[in-house]
Amino acid sequence: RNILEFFWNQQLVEIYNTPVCKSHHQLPLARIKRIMKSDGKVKMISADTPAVFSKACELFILELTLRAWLQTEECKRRTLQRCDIAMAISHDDLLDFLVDLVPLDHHRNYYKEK
Amino acid sequence: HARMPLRLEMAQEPVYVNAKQYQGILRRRQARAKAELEKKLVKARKPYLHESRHQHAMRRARGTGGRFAKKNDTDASNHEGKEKGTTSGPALSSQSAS
Amino acid sequence: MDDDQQESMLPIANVGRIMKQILPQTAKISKEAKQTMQECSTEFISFVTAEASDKCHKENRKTVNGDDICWALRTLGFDNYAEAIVRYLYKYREAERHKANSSRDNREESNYRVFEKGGTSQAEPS
DNA sequence: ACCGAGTGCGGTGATTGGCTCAGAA
DNA sequence: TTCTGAGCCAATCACCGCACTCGGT
Repeated sequence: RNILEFFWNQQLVEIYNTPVCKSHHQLPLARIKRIMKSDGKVKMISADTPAVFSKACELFILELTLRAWLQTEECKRRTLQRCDIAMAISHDDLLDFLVDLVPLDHHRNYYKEK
Repeated sequence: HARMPLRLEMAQEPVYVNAKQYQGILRRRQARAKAELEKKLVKARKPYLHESRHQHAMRRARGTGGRFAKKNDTDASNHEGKEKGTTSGPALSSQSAS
Repeated sequence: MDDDQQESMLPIANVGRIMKQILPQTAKISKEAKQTMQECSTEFISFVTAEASDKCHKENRKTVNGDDICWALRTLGFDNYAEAIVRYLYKYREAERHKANSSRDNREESNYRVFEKGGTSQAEPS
């Protein structure tokens, strides 16, 4: 919706205005590389790829969190929960690739760790 | 706009997904199945990740409210109990207001 | 054999910190939500990487690079990400060229360098 | 020439639990 | 209303980044 359009404009501007060297990486590049390597078909990874994924992942977390928060507000809550993320995933087909990982679980959640 | 019917793992009723991602979802599914098989990975979350860090947290000094306190050295020898608030936290009201 | 799933995911503290950045500062986040976002962001990397890797294999290339990631993002429908990342990539490569040039100059000149306080501030307006 | 995997070495921030009351229920 | 569970704090140490070598293109 328009809040998300504002989000993306904000991110574009921020990338544009951020001084070239002043990139604080929010995520460890070595861990990103390990995740990529855990796919056996991946052989070699260029040096810029983890940095690019660090930024992409950051954007992904920000956007999904924002979409989930909209669900949180809709339920008039102040705490973002797992079901908010599940709802956000089911409301946008860009997030269809997560259907296996986060089932909507409209049913009673019998799967809980302790 | 295009959507593809995807056989969901434990349901007989297919769910329709973004056609751009359909092949990728299938690829990832078999990749995860293979990884789970050869690594015997179970999807259980440990209560903590490292034993040493767990022990560290358990034996650390704590202020009021169960918070971690600064490593104020064990005041065994030095005289004068002159401190602002002893080992307790500085303020009593920590949890934010509404 | 004792490879744990959690150690091959992004650190949960980093994920939680990023999540807090777009929420109102009074907002709270459940532990389950942080764990779920940790799993989702890790899957995001694997998902996009698999698409990029597949393309590289078809083109008989061994190395996955930043452009492949951009292409994969577009192919999978993440056009907003691709646009942002292509800008980021441009800046990243430009910065690295400058870094390489300056280090080469330093070596060739073999003269004394002035140590300046703070970071490297050779920023140039775009 | 150039570029990435592998290795080793410091430096450092992610990991971590008990108490309290937001806030989920 | 009842009562669950998230934020809060900072010290250790697993791991991240970086420099280096080696082998491939």
